[in-house]
Amino acid sequence: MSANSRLTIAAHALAWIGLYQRQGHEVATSEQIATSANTNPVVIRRLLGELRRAGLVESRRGAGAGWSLARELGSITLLDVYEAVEPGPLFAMHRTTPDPGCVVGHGIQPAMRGIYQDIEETLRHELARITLEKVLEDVLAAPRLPL
Amino acid sequence: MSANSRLTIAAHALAWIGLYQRQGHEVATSEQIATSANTNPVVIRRLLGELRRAGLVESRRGAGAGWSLARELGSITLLDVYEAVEPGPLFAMHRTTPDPGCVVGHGIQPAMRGIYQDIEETLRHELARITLEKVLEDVLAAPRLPL
DNA sequence: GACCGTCGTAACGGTAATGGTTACGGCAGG
DNA sequence: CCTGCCGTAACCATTACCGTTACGACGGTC
Repeated sequence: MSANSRLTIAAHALAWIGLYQRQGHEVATSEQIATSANTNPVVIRRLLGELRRAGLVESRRGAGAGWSLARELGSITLLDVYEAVEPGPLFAMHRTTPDPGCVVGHGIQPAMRGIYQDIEETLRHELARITLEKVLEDVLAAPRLPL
Repeated sequence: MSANSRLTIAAHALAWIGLYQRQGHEVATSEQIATSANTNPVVIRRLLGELRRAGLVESRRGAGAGWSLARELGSITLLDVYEAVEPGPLFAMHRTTPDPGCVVGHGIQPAMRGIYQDIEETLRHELARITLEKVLEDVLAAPRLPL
Protein backbone atom coordinates (compact mmCIF):
# COMPACT_ATOMS: atom_id res chain seq x y z
CA MET A 1 0.00 0.00 0.00
CA SER A 2 1.33 3.37 -0.88
CA ALA A 3 1.23 4.66 2.64
CA ASN A 4 1.16 8.40 3.09
CA SER A 5 2.33 10.60 5.90
CA ARG A 6 -0.66 12.92 6.07
CA LEU A 7 -1.93 11.57 9.38
CA THR A 8 1.57 11.70 10.85
CA ILE A 9 2.21 15.27 9.78
CA ALA A 10 -1.23 16.41 10.92
CA ALA A 11 -0.70 14.85 14.34
CA HIS A 12 2.73 16.46 14.48
CA ALA A 13 1.26 19.86 13.74
CA LEU A 14 -1.50 19.53 16.33
CA ALA A 15 0.92 18.36 19.01
CA TRP A 16 3.24 21.23 18.17
CA ILE A 17 0.48 23.85 18.40
CA GLY A 18 -0.81 22.33 21.64
CA LEU A 19 2.61 22.37 23.28
CA TYR A 20 3.33 25.88 22.03
CA GLN A 21 0.10 27.18 23.48
CA ARG A 22 0.86 25.56 26.82
CA GLN A 23 4.07 27.54 26.82
CA GLY A 24 1.97 30.69 26.78
CA HIS A 25 1.88 31.59 23.10
CA GLU A 26 -1.26 32.62 21.33
CA VAL A 27 -0.77 31.31 17.83
CA ALA A 28 1.71 29.19 15.90
CA THR A 29 2.79 29.94 12.33
CA SER A 30 2.96 27.45 9.54
CA GLU A 31 6.64 28.25 9.19
CA GLN A 32 7.41 27.28 12.76
CA ILE A 33 5.57 24.00 12.39
CA ALA A 34 7.18 23.35 9.02
CA THR A 35 10.62 23.82 10.56
CA SER A 36 9.82 21.25 13.24
CA ALA A 37 8.43 18.79 10.72
CA ASN A 38 11.20 19.56 8.24
CA THR A 39 8.86 20.29 5.37
CA ASN A 40 7.41 23.25 3.50
CA PRO A 41 5.04 25.76 5.13
CA VAL A 42 2.55 25.31 2.31
CA VAL A 43 2.28 21.62 3.10
CA ILE A 44 1.43 22.55 6.69
CA ARG A 45 -1.06 25.19 5.65
CA ARG A 46 -2.80 22.74 3.35
CA LEU A 47 -3.13 20.13 6.06
CA LEU A 48 -4.17 22.63 8.72
CA GLY A 49 -6.73 23.97 6.28
CA GLU A 50 -8.35 20.54 6.21
CA LEU A 51 -8.21 20.37 9.99
CA ARG A 52 -9.86 23.77 10.14
CA ARG A 53 -12.68 22.60 7.91
CA ALA A 54 -13.14 19.77 10.40
CA GLY A 55 -13.32 22.24 13.26
CA LEU A 56 -10.11 21.14 14.96
CA VAL A 57 -8.07 24.32 14.57
CA GLU A 58 -8.63 28.00 13.84
CA SER A 59 -6.55 30.42 11.86
CA ARG A 60 -6.07 34.14 12.26
CA ARG A 61 -5.00 36.38 9.41
CA GLY A 62 -3.39 39.76 9.20
CA ALA A 63 -0.64 40.85 11.54
CA GLY A 64 0.12 38.45 14.39
CA ALA A 65 -1.52 35.74 12.33
CA GLY A 66 -1.21 32.00 12.84
CA TRP A 67 -2.95 28.88 14.03
CA SER A 68 -4.52 27.86 17.30
CA LEU A 69 -6.45 24.87 18.56
CA ALA A 70 -10.23 25.02 18.31
CA ARG A 71 -10.50 22.21 20.87
CA GLU A 72 -8.43 20.85 23.71
CA LEU A 73 -5.91 18.20 22.71
CA GLY A 74 -7.70 15.81 25.05
CA SER A 75 -10.93 16.09 23.06
CA ILE A 76 -9.34 15.48 19.65
CA THR A 77 -8.82 11.88 18.61
CA LEU A 78 -6.77 10.40 15.82
CA LEU A 79 -10.08 9.45 14.22
CA ASP A 80 -11.00 13.13 13.97
CA VAL A 81 -7.67 13.79 12.28
CA TYR A 82 -7.95 10.71 10.08
CA GLU A 83 -11.37 11.69 8.82
CA ALA A 84 -10.18 15.22 8.17
CA VAL A 85 -7.16 14.31 6.08
CA GLU A 86 -7.83 10.85 4.62
CA PRO A 87 -10.74 10.95 2.21
CA GLY A 88 -10.91 7.52 0.65
CA PRO A 89 -11.56 4.01 1.90
CA LEU A 90 -8.76 1.76 3.08
CA PHE A 91 -9.24 -0.83 0.32
CA ALA A 92 -10.62 -0.29 -3.15
CA MET A 93 -12.89 -2.40 -5.31
CA HIS A 94 -12.06 -3.46 -8.85
CA ARG A 95 -11.23 -0.60 -11.17
CA THR A 96 -13.64 -2.01 -13.72
CA THR A 97 -16.88 -3.86 -13.10
CA PRO A 98 -16.29 -7.62 -12.76
CA ASP A 99 -18.11 -9.95 -15.13
CA PRO A 100 -21.72 -9.96 -13.88
CA GLY A 101 -22.31 -13.20 -15.77
CA CYS A 102 -19.82 -15.01 -13.54
CA VAL A 103 -20.98 -16.12 -10.12
CA VAL A 104 -17.84 -14.82 -8.47
CA GLY A 105 -17.75 -11.67 -10.56
CA HIS A 106 -21.33 -10.98 -9.58
CA GLY A 107 -21.02 -11.60 -5.86
CA ILE A 108 -17.50 -10.47 -5.06
CA GLN A 109 -18.19 -6.78 -4.65
CA PRO A 110 -21.06 -7.03 -2.16
CA ALA A 111 -19.05 -9.63 -0.27
CA MET A 112 -15.89 -7.55 -0.03
CA ARG A 113 -17.82 -4.39 0.70
CA GLY A 114 -19.33 -5.94 3.80
CA ILE A 115 -15.99 -7.28 4.94
CA TYR A 116 -14.21 -4.00 4.37
CA GLN A 117 -16.89 -2.08 6.22
CA ASP A 118 -16.37 -4.23 9.31
CA ILE A 119 -12.61 -3.79 9.13
CA GLU A 120 -12.80 -0.05 8.69
CA GLU A 121 -15.19 0.15 11.60
CA THR A 122 -12.63 -1.58 13.77
CA LEU A 123 -9.91 0.73 12.52
CA ARG A 124 -12.00 3.78 13.32
CA HIS A 125 -12.69 2.44 16.77
CA GLU A 126 -8.97 2.06 17.41
CA LEU A 127 -8.21 5.53 16.09
CA ALA A 128 -10.95 6.99 18.28
CA ARG A 129 -9.27 5.59 21.39
CA ILE A 130 -6.20 7.75 20.96
CA THR A 131 -6.39 11.45 21.81
CA LEU A 132 -3.87 14.03 20.72
CA GLU A 133 -3.25 14.56 24.42
CA LYS A 134 -1.98 10.99 24.52
CA VAL A 135 0.12 11.61 21.42
CA LEU A 136 1.76 14.63 23.05
CA GLU A 137 2.40 12.63 26.22
CA ASP A 138 4.12 9.93 24.17
CA VAL A 139 6.13 12.59 22.34
CA LEU A 140 7.35 14.11 25.59
CA ALA A 141 8.13 10.65 26.97
CA ALA A 142 10.72 10.00 24.26
CA PRO A 143 14.18 9.65 25.80
CA ARG A 144 16.72 12.36 25.14
CA LEU A 145 19.57 11.52 22.89
CA PRO A 146 22.80 10.92 24.79
CA LEU A 147 25.43 13.62 24.34
CA MET B 1 -5.47 7.51 0.86
CA SER B 2 -4.78 6.11 -2.55
CA ALA B 3 -6.49 2.83 -1.89
CA ASN B 4 -5.54 -0.02 -4.13
CA SER B 5 -7.47 -3.05 -5.25
CA ARG B 6 -4.74 -5.64 -4.84
CA LEU B 7 -6.37 -7.35 -1.86
CA THR B 8 -9.73 -7.33 -3.61
CA ILE B 9 -8.41 -8.83 -6.83
CA ALA B 10 -6.33 -11.41 -4.98
CA ALA B 11 -9.36 -12.51 -2.96
CA HIS B 12 -11.39 -12.61 -6.17
CA ALA B 13 -8.83 -14.87 -7.80
CA LEU B 14 -8.62 -17.25 -4.85
CA ALA B 15 -12.39 -17.51 -4.57
CA TRP B 16 -12.63 -18.16 -8.30
CA ILE B 17 -10.01 -20.92 -8.23
CA GLY B 18 -11.61 -22.47 -5.16
CA LEU B 19 -15.06 -22.54 -6.71
CA TYR B 20 -13.71 -23.84 -10.01
CA GLN B 21 -11.93 -26.68 -8.29
CA ARG B 22 -15.10 -27.61 -6.40
CA GLN B 23 -16.76 -27.93 -9.76
CA GLY B 24 -14.26 -30.67 -10.54
CA HIS B 25 -11.60 -28.85 -12.50
CA GLU B 26 -7.91 -29.33 -11.89
CA VAL B 27 -6.45 -25.94 -12.67
CA ALA B 28 -7.63 -22.45 -13.55
CA THR B 29 -5.92 -20.24 -16.10
CA SER B 30 -5.03 -16.60 -15.60
CA GLU B 31 -7.16 -15.77 -18.60
CA GLN B 32 -10.29 -17.29 -17.05
CA ILE B 33 -9.74 -15.39 -13.84
CA ALA B 34 -8.95 -12.20 -15.71
CA THR B 35 -12.22 -12.51 -17.61
CA SER B 36 -14.16 -12.82 -14.35
CA ALA B 37 -12.31 -9.89 -12.77
CA ASN B 38 -12.49 -7.88 -16.01
CA THR B 39 -8.78 -7.17 -16.13
CA ASN B 40 -5.64 -8.34 -17.91
CA PRO B 41 -4.23 -11.87 -17.47
CA VAL B 42 -0.80 -10.43 -16.68
CA VAL B 43 -2.25 -8.57 -13.71
CA ILE B 44 -3.64 -11.86 -12.43
CA ARG B 45 -0.39 -13.72 -13.02
CA ARG B 46 1.54 -11.05 -11.15
CA LEU B 47 -0.74 -11.23 -8.16
CA LEU B 48 -0.93 -15.02 -8.15
CA GLY B 49 2.85 -15.09 -8.36
CA GLU B 50 2.98 -13.24 -5.05
CA LEU B 51 0.42 -15.62 -3.58
CA ARG B 52 2.56 -18.52 -4.77
CA ARG B 53 5.61 -17.11 -3.03
CA ALA B 54 3.47 -17.00 0.10
CA GLY B 55 2.53 -20.67 -0.36
CA LEU B 56 -1.16 -20.06 -1.00
CA VAL B 57 -1.36 -21.31 -4.59
CA GLU B 58 0.63 -23.46 -6.98
CA SER B 59 1.17 -23.13 -10.69
CA ARG B 60 1.71 -25.77 -13.34
CA ARG B 61 3.45 -25.05 -16.60
CA GLY B 62 3.44 -26.66 -20.00
CA ALA B 63 0.33 -28.04 -21.60
CA GLY B 64 -2.74 -28.15 -19.36
CA ALA B 65 -1.09 -25.49 -17.26
CA GLY B 66 -2.77 -23.20 -14.75
CA TRP B 67 -3.24 -22.42 -11.10
CA SER B 68 -4.52 -24.44 -8.16
CA LEU B 69 -4.87 -23.85 -4.45
CA ALA B 70 -1.99 -24.96 -2.25
CA ARG B 71 -4.29 -24.90 0.78
CA GLU B 72 -7.98 -25.23 1.47
CA LEU B 73 -9.96 -22.01 1.27
CA GLY B 74 -10.89 -22.52 4.90
CA SER B 75 -7.26 -22.37 5.99
CA ILE B 76 -6.42 -19.18 4.11
CA THR B 77 -7.25 -15.90 5.80
CA LEU B 78 -7.39 -12.39 4.45
CA LEU B 79 -4.32 -11.71 6.58
CA ASP B 80 -2.38 -14.29 4.57
CA VAL B 81 -3.44 -12.57 1.38
CA TYR B 82 -2.83 -9.11 2.79
CA GLU B 83 0.70 -9.97 3.81
CA ALA B 84 1.36 -11.55 0.43
CA VAL B 85 0.28 -8.58 -1.67
CA GLU B 86 0.62 -5.49 0.55
CA PRO B 87 4.24 -4.82 1.40
CA GLY B 88 4.32 -1.53 3.22
CA PRO B 89 2.88 -0.22 6.47
CA LEU B 90 -0.55 1.37 6.67
CA PHE B 91 0.74 4.82 7.65
CA ALA B 92 4.09 6.37 6.84
CA MET B 93 6.40 8.53 8.88
CA HIS B 94 7.73 11.89 7.71
CA ARG B 95 9.54 11.78 4.38
CA THR B 96 12.41 13.71 5.90
CA THR B 97 13.72 13.55 9.46
CA PRO B 98 11.92 16.02 11.71
CA ASP B 99 14.00 18.62 13.55
CA PRO B 100 15.76 16.68 16.32
CA GLY B 101 16.38 19.94 18.15
CA CYS B 102 12.64 20.43 18.63
CA VAL B 103 10.94 18.52 21.43
CA VAL B 104 8.07 17.50 19.17
CA GLY B 105 10.33 16.82 16.22
CA HIS B 106 12.44 14.58 18.39
CA GLY B 107 9.68 12.58 20.03
CA ILE B 108 7.03 12.37 17.32
CA GLN B 109 8.39 9.41 15.43
CA PRO B 110 8.77 7.01 18.38
CA ALA B 111 5.34 8.09 19.58
CA MET B 112 3.59 7.52 16.25
CA ARG B 113 5.48 4.31 15.62
CA GLY B 114 4.12 2.80 18.82
CA ILE B 115 0.60 3.96 18.05
CA TYR B 116 0.70 2.69 14.49
CA GLN B 117 2.03 -0.67 15.60
CA ASP B 118 -0.95 -1.14 17.89
CA ILE B 119 -3.37 -0.16 15.15
CA GLU B 120 -1.82 -2.45 12.58
CA GLU B 121 -1.90 -5.28 15.08
CA THR B 122 -5.63 -4.77 15.44
CA LEU B 123 -6.06 -4.65 11.69
CA ARG B 124 -4.15 -7.87 11.26
CA HIS B 125 -6.26 -9.51 13.92
CA GLU B 126 -9.40 -8.54 12.05
CA LEU B 127 -8.05 -9.76 8.73
CA ALA B 128 -7.04 -13.05 10.32
CA ARG B 129 -10.64 -13.67 11.39
CA ILE B 130 -11.88 -13.89 7.82
CA THR B 131 -11.14 -17.00 5.77
CA LEU B 132 -11.42 -17.24 2.01
CA GLU B 133 -14.06 -19.88 2.68
CA LYS B 134 -16.12 -17.15 4.33
CA VAL B 135 -15.45 -14.84 1.39
CA LEU B 136 -16.71 -17.46 -1.06
CA GLU B 137 -19.79 -18.03 1.08
CA ASP B 138 -20.53 -14.31 1.02
CA VAL B 139 -19.97 -14.26 -2.72
CA LEU B 140 -22.43 -17.08 -3.30
CA ALA B 141 -24.94 -15.44 -0.94
CA ALA B 142 -25.25 -12.39 -3.17
CA PRO B 143 -28.77 -12.08 -4.57
CA ARG B 144 -29.30 -12.69 -8.24
CA LEU B 145 -30.15 -9.74 -10.36
CA PRO B 146 -33.83 -9.60 -11.31
CA LEU B 147 -34.54 -10.30 -14.95
C1' DG C 1 -3.09 55.21 4.79
C1' DA C 2 1.24 52.67 4.03
C1' DC C 3 3.74 48.66 5.66
C1' DC C 4 4.56 44.04 6.89
C1' DG C 5 3.98 39.27 8.16
C1' DT C 6 1.12 35.48 7.52
C1' DC C 7 -2.63 33.06 5.58
C1' DG C 8 -5.10 30.98 1.38
C1' DT C 9 -4.65 29.01 -2.77
C1' DA C 10 -3.39 28.23 -7.47
C1' DA C 11 0.00 26.22 -10.39
C1' DC C 12 3.75 23.31 -11.69
C1' DG C 13 7.00 19.51 -11.39
C1' DG C 14 9.17 15.30 -9.44
C1' DT C 15 8.50 10.83 -7.51
C1' DA C 16 6.33 6.62 -6.70
C1' DA C 17 2.62 3.12 -6.85
C1' DT C 18 -0.73 0.90 -9.53
C1' DG C 19 -2.42 -1.48 -13.23
C1' DG C 20 -3.18 -2.10 -18.25
C1' DT C 21 -0.77 -3.70 -22.36
C1' DT C 22 2.55 -5.91 -25.49
C1' DA C 23 6.09 -8.98 -26.12
C1' DC C 24 8.72 -13.01 -25.78
C1' DG C 25 11.20 -16.91 -23.84
C1' DG C 26 10.35 -21.38 -21.34
C1' DC C 27 8.01 -25.37 -20.10
C1' DA C 28 5.38 -29.74 -20.77
C1' DG C 29 2.01 -32.66 -22.64
C1' DG C 30 -0.04 -34.35 -27.09
C1' DC D 1 7.19 -30.46 -33.44
C1' DC D 2 3.14 -27.79 -31.95
C1' DT D 3 0.33 -25.62 -28.89
C1' DG D 4 -1.28 -23.38 -24.66
C1' DC D 5 -0.14 -21.15 -20.76
C1' DC D 6 3.14 -19.50 -17.38
C1' DG D 7 6.87 -16.06 -16.04
C1' DT D 8 8.68 -11.84 -16.54
C1' DA D 9 10.50 -7.75 -18.56
C1' DA D 10 9.35 -3.41 -20.51
C1' DC D 11 6.65 0.52 -21.36
C1' DC D 12 2.94 3.78 -20.69
C1' DA D 13 -1.08 6.21 -18.52
C1' DT D 14 -3.17 7.55 -14.44
C1' DT D 15 -3.23 9.01 -9.90
C1' DA D 16 -1.74 10.66 -5.27
C1' DC D 17 1.38 12.99 -2.65
C1' DC D 18 4.54 16.38 -1.62
C1' DG D 19 7.79 20.11 -2.43
C1' DT D 20 8.16 24.58 -4.37
C1' DT D 21 7.15 29.23 -6.23
C1' DA D 22 4.09 32.80 -6.67
C1' DC D 23 0.72 36.08 -5.56
C1' DG D 24 -3.50 38.08 -3.75
C1' DA D 25 -5.97 38.98 0.77
C1' DC D 26 -6.14 40.22 5.29
C1' DG D 27 -5.44 42.82 9.57
C1' DG D 28 -2.78 44.65 12.95
C1' DT D 29 1.04 48.38 13.71
C1' DC D 30 3.22 52.52 12.75
